[in-house]
Amino acid sequence: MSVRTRYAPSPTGFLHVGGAWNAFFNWLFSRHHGGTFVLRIEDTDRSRSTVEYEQAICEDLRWLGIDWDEGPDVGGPYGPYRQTERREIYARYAEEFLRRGVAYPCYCTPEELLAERKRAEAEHRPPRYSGRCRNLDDAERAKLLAEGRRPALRFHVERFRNPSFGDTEWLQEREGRRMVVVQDLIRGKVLFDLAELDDFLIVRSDGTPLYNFANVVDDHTMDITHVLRGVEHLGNTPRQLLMYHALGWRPPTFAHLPVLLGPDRKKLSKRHGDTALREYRDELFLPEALRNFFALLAWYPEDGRELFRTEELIERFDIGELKGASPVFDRQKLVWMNGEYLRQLRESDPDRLVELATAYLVRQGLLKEPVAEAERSLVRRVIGILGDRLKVGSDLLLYADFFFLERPRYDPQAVARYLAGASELLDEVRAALEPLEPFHADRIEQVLRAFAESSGLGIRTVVHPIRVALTGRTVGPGLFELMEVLGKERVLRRLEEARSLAGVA
RNA sequence: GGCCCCAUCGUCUAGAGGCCUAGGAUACCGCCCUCUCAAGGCGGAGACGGGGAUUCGAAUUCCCCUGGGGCCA
Repeated sequence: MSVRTRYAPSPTGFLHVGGAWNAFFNWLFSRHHGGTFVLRIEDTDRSRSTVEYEQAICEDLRWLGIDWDEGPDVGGPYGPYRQTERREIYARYAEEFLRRGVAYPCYCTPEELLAERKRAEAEHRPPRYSGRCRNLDDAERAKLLAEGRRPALRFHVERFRNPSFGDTEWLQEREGRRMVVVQDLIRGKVLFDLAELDDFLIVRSDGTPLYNFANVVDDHTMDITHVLRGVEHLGNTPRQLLMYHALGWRPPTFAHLPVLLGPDRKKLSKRHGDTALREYRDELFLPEALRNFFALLAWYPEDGRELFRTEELIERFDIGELKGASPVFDRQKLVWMNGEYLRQLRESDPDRLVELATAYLVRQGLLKEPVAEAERSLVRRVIGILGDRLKVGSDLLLYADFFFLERPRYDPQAVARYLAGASELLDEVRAALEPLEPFHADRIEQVLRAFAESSGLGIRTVVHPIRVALTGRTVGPGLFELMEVLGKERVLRRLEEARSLAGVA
């Protein structure tokens, strides 16, 4: 049987890194096995789901390089792929559950159930459904219906307590207790005490399906063979397993992935700042870098090596090698890795890098649409002299904003430290540079070194004030290269204008 | 509170009884290179949560505790 995996996001927000990581492993797994990857939209929460978010999630997944063989937009033989469009399917299966006696109508109102739960809590009992509606006869049902009660549907867990269910792979006797056995690819056997499970709701009285039920029906009807999902769903699995077996369905193989943690070791969420995948895209992170980084979270393909092309990841990926421990998302390491990929990109596809950098600068307001060809070529040259300094978008701001500004943003500390009392020096440098033609880096260097020597100042003493005067900062690309790219006219003007700053101190 | 998962440097991890005076990467700190920063080179600091048990021998197996996380309420 060929492998079928799925990623089933709720379109209630942008795709976040945790979700993307999860989707990526599903995708990797299916690609490794030459299987099918399905995208299913779990939009039953109508109040929070929007089509805009659905589209955004699709867009972000595609950007990451994750493609799906079946899904709401591309279709497929198991559609529809949106839960809201699967109403009739759930209704049909609800009926089947009922007909086969594995579920029963429950007439209890939410108020009654809440009261019951409160009582249990007060008496320090675990809150569990009493089973009141389990064995109602037709007359009693008719009466409750006549009272105007609309029944919900409950799954009949109780029946599994019947000793006539012998030991099976999924239901075993341990120390006198009946245990539901979840066989997990990552965690091995995980046992849940059947006594802890009560008859849970599968359909609300208004007819809407609950998560566990919809999930099982979807995965079954879509022939999903492997469910790779967050470990937070592990507790749901025994209930789902019971549903599969009650109907005589073959359950999928489960693998419960660790959760992605923030620096505070709490589940990564909006609270942690940048968690939407698109924020990474907007900061000049490359999808290939993200993929590589994701793969190395909770998995390790080969000792020593850390940089892998996606094809290599697909080839090597083995779900059984996944660690069960939850990793912390370390942005610093991602930045490093992205730097490695940007460096490669500079060699392999400089045009793409220029495009990305230009778009970034536009977003930051340093360039305006439409971007002229001259500006684009300036970006190209800037990227050239930035070299390995470029690891994330913000490096463009830190090291190169002055190329795109009429006047540099002067860092007060840099000014105080290097420009104070330097107006004479700036004048002399300007005079020395004035006649220089052409204005090339190697010639500039010659002139400045000669000046430094003849004035007895030394190159360091000369370079720093000039750098601050031209860029506003103490850090940045090589000074001579930067001056060439900035151009003679702007260099001379900024040296002149910086005199005012030099005088003040 | 109940149930479940997890546990090696700050972080990602290697390690599946002797190869471990615990390896790599990243981050950090020095030095070198150098016009600054970055990159690069060299070096440094930095971990098996605790306690039992098994064994000639445990990071590696088992148990308990602790800690972290998640889910349910």
